[in-house]
Amino acid sequence: MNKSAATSADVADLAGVSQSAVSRAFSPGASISAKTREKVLKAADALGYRPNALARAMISGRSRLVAVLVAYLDNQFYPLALEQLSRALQARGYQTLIFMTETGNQDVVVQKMLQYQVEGIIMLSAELSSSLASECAATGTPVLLFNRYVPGLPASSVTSDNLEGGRQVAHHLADSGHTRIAFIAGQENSSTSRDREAGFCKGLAERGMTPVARAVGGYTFDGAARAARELFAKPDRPDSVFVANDHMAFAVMDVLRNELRLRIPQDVSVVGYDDVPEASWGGYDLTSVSQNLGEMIQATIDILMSQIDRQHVKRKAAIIPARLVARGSARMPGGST
Amino acid sequence: MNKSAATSADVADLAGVSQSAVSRAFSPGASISAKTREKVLKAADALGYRPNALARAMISGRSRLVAVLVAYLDNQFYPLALEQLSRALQARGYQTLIFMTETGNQDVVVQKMLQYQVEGIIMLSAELSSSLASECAATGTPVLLFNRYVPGLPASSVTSDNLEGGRQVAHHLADSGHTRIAFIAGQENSSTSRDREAGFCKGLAERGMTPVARAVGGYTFDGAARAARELFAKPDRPDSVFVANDHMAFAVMDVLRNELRLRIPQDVSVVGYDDVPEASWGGYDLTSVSQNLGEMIQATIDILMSQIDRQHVKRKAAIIPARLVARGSARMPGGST
DNA sequence: CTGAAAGCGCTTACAG
DNA sequence: CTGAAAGCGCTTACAG
Repeated sequence: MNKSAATSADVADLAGVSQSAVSRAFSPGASISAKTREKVLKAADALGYRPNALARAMISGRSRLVAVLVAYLDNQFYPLALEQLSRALQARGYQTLIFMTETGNQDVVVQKMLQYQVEGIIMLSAELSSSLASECAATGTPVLLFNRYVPGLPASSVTSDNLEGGRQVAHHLADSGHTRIAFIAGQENSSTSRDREAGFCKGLAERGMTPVARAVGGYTFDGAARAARELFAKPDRPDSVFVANDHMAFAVMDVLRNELRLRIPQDVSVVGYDDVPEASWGGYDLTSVSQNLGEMIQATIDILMSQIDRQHVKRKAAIIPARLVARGSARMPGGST
Repeated sequence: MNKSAATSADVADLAGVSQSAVSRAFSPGASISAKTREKVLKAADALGYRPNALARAMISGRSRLVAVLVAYLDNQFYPLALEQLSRALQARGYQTLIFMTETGNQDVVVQKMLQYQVEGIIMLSAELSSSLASECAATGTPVLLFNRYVPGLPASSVTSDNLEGGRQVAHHLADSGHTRIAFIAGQENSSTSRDREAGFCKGLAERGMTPVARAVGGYTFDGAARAARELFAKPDRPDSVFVANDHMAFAVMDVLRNELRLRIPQDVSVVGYDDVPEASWGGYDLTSVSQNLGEMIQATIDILMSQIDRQHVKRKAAIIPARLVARGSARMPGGST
């Protein structure tokens, strides 16, 4: 669509060399003399030549494109992941093709990805059906689930240690004298919610306790608000709650403070998960579990690149350590607050 | 990189037609009989054929790719814009190639975009130098500045009516009995900050007032916190402040409430701009100016598509109405709060 | 090191 | 409506 962008043939003409020579001048490591390269570069500069990445992709069979499939970006964890993912990919010479999905059109979207010959697919806050996973596998395109895990699928995954994170939350709350501890789940079918809950229950069991109540927030702001009302608008309310992610925890805190007039943490302690930037803002000061985004990104890139380079063909699952960050929204062990 | 993906020639062989016929079967509107199309589709299905979008882009000269250049995603306004932009583009048959920039490497990044033959470029939270703008113009690639405006450049732009938005804030504060009104700027060289301030000063002037103080936050959380300390940690402090965007306003509120122990809005009124989701959260309940993201996206797509289709070659600047959303962080006109 | 040639997988005039 | 052929702009064996 360029008005008439210069091609390698144009450059070759001006430089008085073959078209192959021009190509070599732009391929690091190609066998070309310094003299020839210089001539080419000068001519290219004069013409404003830019190699056509699409043509290169076609002939070399390597698009240098990675697709990121995103369902939503309103939970701040995902934009930050996308930003860092994209930067890391760029640094490795790959470009990021972003696809937004909504329940229903996933199939169409994955077809588009494959049509663009992407070399890998990263699923961010998005589901992956098993049929799509095997379709990608059939084309040899590696798929990686970020912050999600699905046992049976031919897809790699990177998650934080949700089991251990949930366990730490349980200990934090139990050791601070809470006796009526509740849980608010995210999406019931997501591995993060299930694992965080499982670890949480395990941790409580280690203190001889069990959750006194449970509700489902579905990882949405409104869903979490409803769950909070369900759990706290009755006489024998919990004295603390672990919410499966920060995004929901903010909604829960809003309901507790502004609708139910409960004080945090004096009346109710709240703990979230993700440690998104807002968690440390003064308006919430939310105790949370930090996912170590940097390491998750690093693991993602490492796994994907090795799969693209065919060093690992098998799927791989990385689990990154998580750690609790204690703030003011939950009473502390040993403390009087 | 596919193990050996079926090509149109493979499908042609199986279907017993020419390769051109296969191509036609996948081009809406191409002249092909229903019978032939059916044969082709059946064969394609059997082979798991998927047209190669890169090859199509090469030969047709239309990549169906739009680049979005992003500087940062920590101000929630931008991820939401990116999400909606990407969905709108997808709906129009375009894919989004995302590029992260940081001051310095912008040149490299734009070169990459052009190499991928993108049909248009959208700048999100990113600067555009005039040399890059004219380079894009030279290739005939339309550039659109989202939420930014640079007079001299050969680039379209979509912004909210920042002048009018700032003016409304001035009236809101002046009419609520505030007498010492301050302003915290974003980046001094950004049109959004300048226009919001200009409108703000105009609105105050219409009430016979001028700002009593001014500081610069640079659109960052920490910068805004510093600006707040600068403005409010002295005896004769302002009784209200307009902060050039919500992201900074949250930091300002944190400093006012948690460091300086001032009550909002009783001691100080705070107003932001953007009306990001967090503004309506209970922890801040921030009075803000809503940018009408939906209309901004719509205008962006309309302008870009018409430029891509060569209906408009000239740059175009859309200004979308903005409106103040009054919440609890600022005392209201006529009210006792 | 260098050039001529083949070919990546398509679309699209051009004839029929 | 249909097919043979040209060509998009590159990379990469293959000879020299």
